[in-house]
Amino acid sequence: MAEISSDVIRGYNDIFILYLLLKNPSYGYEISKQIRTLTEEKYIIKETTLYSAFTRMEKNGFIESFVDEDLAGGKKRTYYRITQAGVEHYKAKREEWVLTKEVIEKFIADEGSLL
Amino acid sequence: MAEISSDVIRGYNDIFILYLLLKNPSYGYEISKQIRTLTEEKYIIKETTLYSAFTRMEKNGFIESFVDEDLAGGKKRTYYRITQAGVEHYKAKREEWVLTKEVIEKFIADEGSLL
DNA sequence: TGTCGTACTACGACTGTCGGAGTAAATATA
DNA sequence: TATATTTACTCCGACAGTCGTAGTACGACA
Repeated sequence: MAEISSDVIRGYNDIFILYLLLKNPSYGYEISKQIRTLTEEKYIIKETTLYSAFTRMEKNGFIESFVDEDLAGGKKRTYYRITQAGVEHYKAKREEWVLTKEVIEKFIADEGSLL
Repeated sequence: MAEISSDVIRGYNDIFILYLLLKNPSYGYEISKQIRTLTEEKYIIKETTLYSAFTRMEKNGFIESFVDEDLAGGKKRTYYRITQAGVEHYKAKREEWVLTKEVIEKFIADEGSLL
């Protein structure tokens, strides 16, 4: 069965994360689970990819973090919320997607021409 | 206006090239022009990207090269043709595209939810 | 004479992703 | 009670596709 390669998905992890943050602030583990369930296990983001995307996007001003220090056992959890710049970035990426899809589909042959 | 970033297109250059080679053997400069015109200038592949894709795909057995030595001025031109493995690779990538598109579109919000 | 188009090659840098390892507490299972 | 799994991360180095820059060389056109 076809699998989604990281080259293909590269550049979309950002919009996956931003899309989920549009609804609620959230944190790594939850985002990861949401991506998995929303795609029906078709795409499972790697932990390292996810957390490095957080760092990168925070540096770029697309998201902001805040820490919940009051978890059971004195544990912490780092939440992220989307910024206005993040919303704009998401919108731009969404437009880019429309264009990209158009371009790619010009190179998708139908079954007949493959025989 | 939206531009297509290399991260987004990454992983598709192979299928652009293979798609064109499905019809005829061809060479770098021509492939480049065909991509440009077919996408109405929306995507212009960089020379270095194109030629390194050739090398990579030949190494992977997806394409084969042959040289035309009889050009005017004693010049040469390297042509590429797709192999059976290349056709299979193309088919697999095409299936992957269907899946990828499905996945990505789950993260594309409609305008309303962005206000 | 000089620029543009054709047709490449070489080299090094960049960046997102990934594999592997490590940490540590809470909860579920045996 | 002992062990495995889940939760929630961090750090490090490697990989690979893309890209910027530069260089080569011939022909056609102005």
